[in-house]
Formats: sequence, C-alpha cells, structure tokens
Amino acid sequence: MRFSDDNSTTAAESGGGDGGGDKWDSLGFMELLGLGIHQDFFESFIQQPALILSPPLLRLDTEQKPQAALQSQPYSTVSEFSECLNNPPATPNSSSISSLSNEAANINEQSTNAGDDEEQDKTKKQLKHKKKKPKKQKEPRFAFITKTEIDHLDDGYRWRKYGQKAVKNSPYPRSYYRCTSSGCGVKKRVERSFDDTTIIITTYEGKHTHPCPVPPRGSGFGNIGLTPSFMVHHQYQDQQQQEVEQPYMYASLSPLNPCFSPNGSSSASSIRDHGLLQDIVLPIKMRNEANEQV
DNA sequence: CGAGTTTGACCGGCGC
DNA sequence: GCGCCGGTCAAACTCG
Repeated sequence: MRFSDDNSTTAAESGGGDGGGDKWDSLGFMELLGLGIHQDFFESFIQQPALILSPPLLRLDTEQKPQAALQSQPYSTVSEFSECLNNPPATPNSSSISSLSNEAANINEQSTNAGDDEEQDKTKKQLKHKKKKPKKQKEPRFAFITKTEIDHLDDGYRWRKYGQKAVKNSPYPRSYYRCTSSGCGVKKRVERSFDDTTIIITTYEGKHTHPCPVPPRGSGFGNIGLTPSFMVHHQYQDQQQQEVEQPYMYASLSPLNPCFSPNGSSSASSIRDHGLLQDIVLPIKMRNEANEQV
C-alpha cells in the first residue's frame, strides 16, 4: 500500500505487476460494481478494523448532498463523497402519475383553445418532459476521488455524455455520462475539485447489466486488477502513522493486489497516464472523522 | 451517416 | 409561493 504525496507519487510509478493478476484481472473493480456486489463490497470494507469506518458514514440518505459538501470541503468525510444509497426501491408514485395525466389532459385542452403553434410546441415539449419522469427511484451511488489530470477515466465501459453543468463555486463543469449499452442505465458524474485541480470526483450510479465491453488495453479498466485501498486494509493498518501525514490514500496497487509485481512493470502503471481508476484516492480525513463518530 | 458532444431549455426537489 | 440548483432532455453540431 502506498500513499500519494504532493508530488503525486503513485504506486504505479514505483512499479507494479505486469498484469499478472489472474483472479483480479478477470474481475476488475468496475466489474465488481457491474456484477452488483458493490454494496456487500462496501459493507465488508466498512467492517474492516483497519479502516474504522462506521456504516452510517458510508450510507447516505438521499437527502444528503455530497456534492454541495464537496464544494466547500473537498477532503471531508466519506459521507460527503462516497455514497452508498441503500434506499428501498421507491414505488412509483401513483398519485403523481395520475396528476400528470390530469395535467396532460388540461394542457391538451388548453393548447387546443390557444391555437398558437409556438405555444403548442412549447406545451408539447413540457408534456413530453413530464411524461418521461414517473418518479424515478434512486440507484446506489458511489463516488471516487481520483488524482489525475485526465478528466474522463477510462474504466472499460463505454459512456455517452448527456449533459454538462457549471458547478457552483467552481470554474470546472460537471459532466454527466450514461452507459451506452442498451438496457444498462448506469450513469456517472465527473467533476474536478475546485481546490485541487488534480482531483477528479467520479460518481457512479447504478449497476452495469453487462460485462465490460472493452477488452484489456493492456488491460481495460475492468481488467486492470485494481484493488481498492479498502481491500488491502492490512497494508493500510501497517502504515497508519504515515497516513496521518499524507493527505490521500490511493486505491491503487499494492503487494496484496495480485496485479502488483515488485519487478517494476505493471499493467496498471502502463495505463496510469491515461487516467485510469488506479488513480483513485480516498481522503484520509474521512477515517479520522469516522473515528470521531465511533 | 451514425455515434458522440455541446448547449440551452426545462423539470423537480428543496430551502427560505 | 418563489427562487435556486442539480439533473435531464433533445436539437444542433462535430467527428470519423
């Protein structure tokens, strides 16, 4: 386990495996997410003694606003940017649906009376919008802090950008991506931290319903054998003193990661410069604050 | 020409 | 009720 410093030294830079991990190569981190094990994954993560994170810190209510917190406190608690929404599936709001229908009827009635084409178009557009949104339920979300210059992490999946918004109090916009695979509704948000421009915050929402479509580019993200830091807690524990002095903890390669190889070559290191998720970092402060809560 | 991006408009939720 | 803001849509545009 290694930790970043202000010079952005990474495990990859100091050498890693040559993609030698067989087990982890075939089951990358994103695939873990895609396979839908992420919740258990995080649950096991938060139960690790070395991390001393209490479940409430990782489980957010939908009411919480991690993004807002991020803007003012870039390296704060897990609850502020690692989301694990375990809300029960929201049943479609029948009342809202019916009210929409009524609204649609009203709008239709109004538009026929108005007779103004332009207004009709506008009304139709509005109606179209409303019909498409039958009280969507929240998908589980996970946010990752990534220290990289690359805005868009190559995680092996194919994403289509569907929106971009200016972030309040930040010069950097937030981009919205959707998985291009048909039937896969996974989304992700990508934004750059205002306070540290080398920090990228990626938030995944939902589960992939398909395998990683991109074959390893040397290794695709789904196959790079990424072992998030919370899976290498023993190393983490050994270096707790060091962590206090280091602002970030890389969810990167480690000797416990089968991909890691001390011979200096690493499949992950070969792709590091392309902004892959081995650049993921987790804020150390989150653990400290977790300790306070225990 | 199809796939992906950009961008302004729109909607819904939430706080005041 | 109103305004703000995050998220989404979809037409126009770009690119390969």
